[in-house]
Amino acid sequence: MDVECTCSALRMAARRLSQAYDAALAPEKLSVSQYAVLSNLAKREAEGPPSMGELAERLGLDRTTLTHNLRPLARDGLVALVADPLDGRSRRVTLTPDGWAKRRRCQPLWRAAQDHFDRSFGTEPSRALRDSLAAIARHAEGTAAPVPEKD
Amino acid sequence: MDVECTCSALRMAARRLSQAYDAALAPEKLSVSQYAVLSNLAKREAEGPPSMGELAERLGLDRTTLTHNLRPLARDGLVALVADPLDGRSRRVTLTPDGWAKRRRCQPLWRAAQDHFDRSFGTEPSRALRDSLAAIARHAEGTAAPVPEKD
DNA sequence: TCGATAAGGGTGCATACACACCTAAAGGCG
DNA sequence: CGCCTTTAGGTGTGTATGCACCCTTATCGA
Repeated sequence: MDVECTCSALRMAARRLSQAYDAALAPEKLSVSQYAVLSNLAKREAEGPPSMGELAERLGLDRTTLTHNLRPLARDGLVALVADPLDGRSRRVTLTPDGWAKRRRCQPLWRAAQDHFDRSFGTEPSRALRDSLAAIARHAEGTAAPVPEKD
Repeated sequence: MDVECTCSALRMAARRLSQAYDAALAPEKLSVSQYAVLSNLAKREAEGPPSMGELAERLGLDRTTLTHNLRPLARDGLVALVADPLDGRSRRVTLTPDGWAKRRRCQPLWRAAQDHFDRSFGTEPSRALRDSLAAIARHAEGTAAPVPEKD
């Protein structure tokens, strides 16, 4: 694996690790991607239900990707989209009771996967890695589009 | 971005960085994922055309994912699948002349993206990151499936 | 030689992801 | 108030990804 492309290395690692986490969450038939949505909504419940745009921002997802990703979750009754009474354009995303229950059941499964990774990779290196990855996600934010430059 | 899930952090970083690399490759209408395929085939040409399974292994991809991913490349005439004369089951993947040309045109675009990343993240940290990611990809290899355990 | 098993691949399906483009509602201004 | 611009989202399309399941060809033992 003499991958010299950082992006490809990142994608490869993400694929592999996703498979491990997905396997851990398999008993609840939830993907790590879906777990991330439920978990984010749960952890930041105190701030009130986020709009689509806010949630997409938090998850580092394209706004339209979130629209697509929420479809199976809404179909299964884990999340619900409610119209904002103050802004007819905005739709706020909430966890349903089933969504809360699912998240509670999945958390130990996720924890097991995370612990398993930390044990083999090292807890401290793992934390450092997350920091690096967060920095990349934050920094590459505007890198893709070199500013439209209208006129 | 207080992501505590290593897998989600990895996926998020991969999404963002992919957007940056994709933007760099946009003039040639090639994704970084597709570039990785062409580049891998080109760099290891001396070993002779790999079978589907071998190439999937190299790329850290599921075998069936590679089947799907090769479709647009084959459609556009960048790669070709040739039957193995010694094994009727095996199909070997080769770069076509167009594939070679495309790879040559894309290389400087990829290089620019990689250099841009290295400048902001640091060349040495970048190399260390690739090593860590390669280790994760290699190690998480069998983690997902805990061995079938037949009977 | 033949039948069972293993190995190499492909298909169908569902989710994940983002871009181009569209719609509708909100805000601002004459 | 009516018009224009901005803003929040959705849709359609195409690639990316992997699992369950299927087919075909090798391989090997009786």
